[in-house]
Amino acid sequence: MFALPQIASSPAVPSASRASRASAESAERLVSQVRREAVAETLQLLVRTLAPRKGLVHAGDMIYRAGDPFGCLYILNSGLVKIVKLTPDGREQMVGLKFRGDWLGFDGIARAGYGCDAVAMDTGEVWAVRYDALLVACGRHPALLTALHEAMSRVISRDRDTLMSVCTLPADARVANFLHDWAQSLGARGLRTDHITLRMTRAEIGNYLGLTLESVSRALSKLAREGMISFVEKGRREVHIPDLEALAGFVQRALCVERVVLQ
Amino acid sequence: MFALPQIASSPAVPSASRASRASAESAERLVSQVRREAVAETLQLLVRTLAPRKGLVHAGDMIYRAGDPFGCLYILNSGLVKIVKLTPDGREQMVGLKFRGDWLGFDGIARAGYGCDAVAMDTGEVWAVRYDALLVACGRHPALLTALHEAMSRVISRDRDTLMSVCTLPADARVANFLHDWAQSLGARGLRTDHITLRMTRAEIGNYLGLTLESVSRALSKLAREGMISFVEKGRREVHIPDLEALAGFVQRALCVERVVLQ
DNA sequence: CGTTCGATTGAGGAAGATCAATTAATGTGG
DNA sequence: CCACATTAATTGATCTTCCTCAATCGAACG
Repeated sequence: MFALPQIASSPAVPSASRASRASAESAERLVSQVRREAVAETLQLLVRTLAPRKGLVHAGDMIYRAGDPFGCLYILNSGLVKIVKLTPDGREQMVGLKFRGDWLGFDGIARAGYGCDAVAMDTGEVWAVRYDALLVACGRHPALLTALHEAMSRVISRDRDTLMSVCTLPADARVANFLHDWAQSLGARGLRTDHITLRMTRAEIGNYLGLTLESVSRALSKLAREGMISFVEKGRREVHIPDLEALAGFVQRALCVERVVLQ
Repeated sequence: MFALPQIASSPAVPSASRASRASAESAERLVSQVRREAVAETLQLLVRTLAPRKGLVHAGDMIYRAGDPFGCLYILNSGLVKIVKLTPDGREQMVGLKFRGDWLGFDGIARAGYGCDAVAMDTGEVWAVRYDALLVACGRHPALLTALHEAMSRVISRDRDTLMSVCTLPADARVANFLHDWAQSLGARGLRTDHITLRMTRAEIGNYLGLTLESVSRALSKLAREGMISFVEKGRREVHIPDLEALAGFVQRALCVERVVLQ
């Protein structure tokens, strides 16, 4: 028998709990430190236990399509993949961006078919794992089950962060936050966080963030003017970020000053 | 050895695939039919295999808080729960809404602590399951593991739908879509879809949808004027939906006419 | 019966979308 | 290799949507 301290307790006690919230933030930072090794370890674990089928993809290749019958989960060993949903009227909406170590296709488990398209944005290597085989292997290797659950959990956390960004941030900050998340994702994988190669057009970024391509362009120009980012010469898709913390500060400032939405 | 037909195929072939997309829509409808029994069955399965600790909650009770150490997953047997994230500056942002049969706390698995608050919005019964005990039980009962994975998968799908709604729909349609989703969730649980008791203020709805309370109020008034919904007398929190399909149509129309965002 | 909280509705203003023109980069055929 | 076509990005000028501010109304509560 175990205790359930939170359940059936008295109604919200905001004053007492505010202080403890700050720890959640620092814990979050810790997680991304831990993951730096975890990503590689999980990939190794997969190789050892499942010998996944490896496939090479190029920009524009579809890894799976919405409506395809579900059978496999995919793990990105390298490259960049966007997750795209088709609106009923045929328009596209990007709903996710995947990096090395990320899993793809979780949305197919419950519906027995994928809910989105997964499109490669760059040359990369994708590993395919049959879901039924994975479950069998999880029985033998508990660490594999842990890795699977953590991957799903991380998707859920990340999606919520994205939703919050879209709901609360003004255009400038939304773009800044997008760049910051991207850089942080690179950092969590042991890569440099001061340089991003955007493998997408302004229109695609805007689509992801719920903005027009002009708004994205203006936001990027403003961020460049303020020195938060700079473009490496010849081509505006290579972004240099001199100070990641400063970029995070830009996002925070927008939160405090702008958009109140509740109350 | 198995085939990977999608991988390393030629770049996107939009024209050929458009037709097959429609089937994804009808499949989606099928899923919600199936779930009508699935929700109850899964709950029974949990009772049989784990004897979860049951707790009663009232409106305002916290089931867990952001930052609390992760230990349990929670399953909602009845009632209504909102998932709330705290912004770094102390403001709240609602990022999810949970109904009977929904699981809570998945975001805690990867971070070892919950990332959000879960707050009851109504009297209800919440079952708590220790995550470690659940994993052990999953070893004995494969159906339990399936149920767990489907629950996580559904959260991922649903979150993406929410993101898409926020990114693509204008205020009116966003509110209409919110009501439609709610009614559909009720339908998937065998309840009537023509009546919703909103257990939240306009401010809370607006917070969830990225709108102000005034915009929500205006949208509801407009929907009522156009006959898409009506308020049952005395109190504007009981919404009657005469025709759910018509409401879906309202959302679709907004998609086609309005906001292009990409291209 | 007055107070409080939530909802509605209107008027003005600001953020961002739309439209349009220009510039920059990439690709193509001669 | 260069003129030309094509696509992406930038920037400016309007216009629309939705936010903000404010007043009013209704319902619930003590």
